Amino acid sequence: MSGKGTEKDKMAEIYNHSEIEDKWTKIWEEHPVNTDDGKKPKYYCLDMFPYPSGAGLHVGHWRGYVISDVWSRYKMMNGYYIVHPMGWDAFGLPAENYAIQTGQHPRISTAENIRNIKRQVKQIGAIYDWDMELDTTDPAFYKWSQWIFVQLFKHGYAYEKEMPLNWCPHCRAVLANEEVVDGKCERCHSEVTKKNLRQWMLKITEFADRLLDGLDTLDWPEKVKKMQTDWIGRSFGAEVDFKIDGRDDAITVYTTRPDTLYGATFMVLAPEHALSAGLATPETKEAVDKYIADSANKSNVDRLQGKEKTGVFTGSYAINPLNGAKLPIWLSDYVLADYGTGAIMCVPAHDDRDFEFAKKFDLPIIQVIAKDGKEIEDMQEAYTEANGTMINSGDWNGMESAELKVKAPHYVEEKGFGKAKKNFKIRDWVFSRQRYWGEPIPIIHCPDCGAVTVPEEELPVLLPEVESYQPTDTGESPLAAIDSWVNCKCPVCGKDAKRETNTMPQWAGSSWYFLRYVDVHNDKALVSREKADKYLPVDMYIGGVEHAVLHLLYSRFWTKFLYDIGVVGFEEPFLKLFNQGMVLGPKGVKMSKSLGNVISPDDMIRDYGCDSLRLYELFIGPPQQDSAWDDRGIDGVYRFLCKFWNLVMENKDRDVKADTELIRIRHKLISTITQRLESFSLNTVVSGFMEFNNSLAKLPGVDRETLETYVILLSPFAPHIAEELWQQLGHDSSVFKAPWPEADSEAMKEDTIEVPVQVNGKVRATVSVPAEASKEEVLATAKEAVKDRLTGNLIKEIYVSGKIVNLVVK
RNA sequence: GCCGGUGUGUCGGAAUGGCAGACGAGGAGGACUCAAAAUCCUUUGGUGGCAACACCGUGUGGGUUCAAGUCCCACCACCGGCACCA
Repeated sequence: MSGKGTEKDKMAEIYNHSEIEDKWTKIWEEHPVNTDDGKKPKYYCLDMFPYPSGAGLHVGHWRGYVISDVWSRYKMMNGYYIVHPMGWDAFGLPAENYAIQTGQHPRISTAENIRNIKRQVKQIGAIYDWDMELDTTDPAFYKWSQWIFVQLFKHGYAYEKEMPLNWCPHCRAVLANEEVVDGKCERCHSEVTKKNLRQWMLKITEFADRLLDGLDTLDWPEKVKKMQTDWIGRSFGAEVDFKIDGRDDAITVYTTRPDTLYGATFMVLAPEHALSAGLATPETKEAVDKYIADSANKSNVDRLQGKEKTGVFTGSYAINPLNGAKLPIWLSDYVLADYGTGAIMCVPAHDDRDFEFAKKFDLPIIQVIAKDGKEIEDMQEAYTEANGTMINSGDWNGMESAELKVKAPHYVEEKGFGKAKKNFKIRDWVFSRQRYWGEPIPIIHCPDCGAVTVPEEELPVLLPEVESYQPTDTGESPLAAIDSWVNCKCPVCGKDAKRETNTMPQWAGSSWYFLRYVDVHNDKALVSREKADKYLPVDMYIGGVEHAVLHLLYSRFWTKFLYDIGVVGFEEPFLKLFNQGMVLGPKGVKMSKSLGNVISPDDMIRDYGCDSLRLYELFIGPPQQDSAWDDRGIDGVYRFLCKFWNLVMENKDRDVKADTELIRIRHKLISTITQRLESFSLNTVVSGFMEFNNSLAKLPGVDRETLETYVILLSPFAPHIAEELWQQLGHDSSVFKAPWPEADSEAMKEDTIEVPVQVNGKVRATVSVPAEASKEEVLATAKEAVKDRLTGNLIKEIYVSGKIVNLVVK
């Protein structure tokens, strides 16, 4: 019974994470630590905003948010005001599909999901500024998504086009090229088919050069830059006209290798090419028509790689403009209709695909670049490098291929049978979706005026209530069924007109949301130029690599457009990008609901607390690398926090004097943590803290300044415990108002150093020498320590200052 | 096929060309406990040895170097991206 009191007292002293975290969550809500005094420089640290799904967050989502919060707090303690917002990317298919399943309006389920996810996000303990919160489905937000569309339309960057589109029969939706993976729907993995539909397109291709060249200015992972570069796919070459034999018209081909023009031995057109059917002769007509029809029915998958090449001879010939050679014209589906001109000249000696086709159909092969200075006998594969001297090439003979490759387009242009040309792989952005849960496209179709934009003062065009969200088999949006909404007057001529019923793709809101955060309540502009100039662009953007191409490319495109029309004063929205790795399930497999291996942060927080989870998210592995969750791993960081707590509590009221050793440890801690933080090696920051904790715990006592330094350094990582201990150390103001400590390199210097001594590369002894000892002194001590082993001739003595001695004996 | 990335104990991982395996997890042994949990201490790459110690060891094979996980060459495996773009 007498033990009860002492036990209770003991309880009050041990680390009680939930009490501490609740306490500081409340205090920080009333007194935010990140404030804008108008004088501090800004630092914009952005998280990729989440889609508020019903499943909520798992520990993988947390990782990026923890990294960005640590970085934000560190910057904050270095004197910046941090723009650190959070919002919800809430339009899109999953909410709509969920609505269809449950009969619940997506607005209801979305609001519910946002509520839950916001609760979870708040548990991270991040310094998010909730006054900036936004939701892409809020009319006050999507008004400006629509406004941007109107501007794009007015500048000629939005247009309608009837085109065969990727159609997912299961989702009953048109998919962007970006949403088709291996010929299958990215979302439901059904086989994607083609369907002819009228679509809204955005001319991202007009920005292709700028999107490519802008990458050079960005501090992004090389991998992501490469992916965007490949996606944009710029190439330089020439368009060359080949007259059709016996006719007046010509076939224009695109080639990046006009240097090999003399090596062309046949031509291939895509089956869809406008001239294809007309090139057939009476003898070949049947075969040609059949080939064209078969190709039209083939799915994308069948036309892809791996399959043996097919083709049909049209019976017609083209004339090589350089030497008058007659080249048979073939059709084959290995030539893509929508790239270049849909027709190619074939140089089998110097192109793998042409070589394969020539071998299969027994077509001639003419080598025009000498490999290793000679003509290849019995060629087994194409020589594709532009490296060698030209042969069999008329007056080009003797020229260097590499040089000619650059000059040939201009040569062709001078001769008048073609022109220099650059091409891109990137296509215009299919911007309409035939679904309900998206921003209505602010266009009115008038029988007389055509497509006209909704006047800006009438924005937003509100998404109307609808009986059924079901997508239709015809590919029409569910909005088309609401007559009262569809029928309207033309804003130009006043006649009866109809609203556009397509909605925007999910990418719309995320393409510009980062601009809105800094002026989220503005109802006059999407962002005031003043605030844009003050707080934008984003200095650090943190999120998964899965958005390497689409989201990041679309955002850059819209930012460049908004720059052109003067809304913002910069062309690139995200100066630095960091891709955090995924958190995988316990066995290294991706977390998924169906596998039942999803780890919920809610459970972790209950058992270990926010600070432990934050530390473990960092400790789990290098931040840019995928890491497998280990349930027991979090015990380690939790134990560390308990020891840290005990260390500070046990020493805080003792009057310990710091000796040089303690001062050295303190400055080493500052130096190590700061360096590792700056280089984003966050996992080793945590292990660094553990190491220092272990060495401090071995000392008889720890002085106050070291304790305070320690608490400050740990605060960006484990904010709650740090703030509590800061208060326990007697401070009235927040630890986050404390400046980031600076390491003193003088104080870090050791008096004596341990130097390992190697003989022939193997460590045989370790000697203690004064830090200031000369090379000669160290070597003398070293030789003495290993004298038994220095039996032969000492042929080399190496001393790397402060590091190692190596004595080479023969 | 092309382009990236990765490869280190039982596991996650650490290491400006300078003592490989920090730190954590797990294991083993011990202390405390009637017992368990928690906590604390010791130990923990492999092989041989009672031991001091010796040898081997960072995917494989070569090379450069006094010294290589780290640099160079050739390969292998796994993961990711692109995929007939002329």
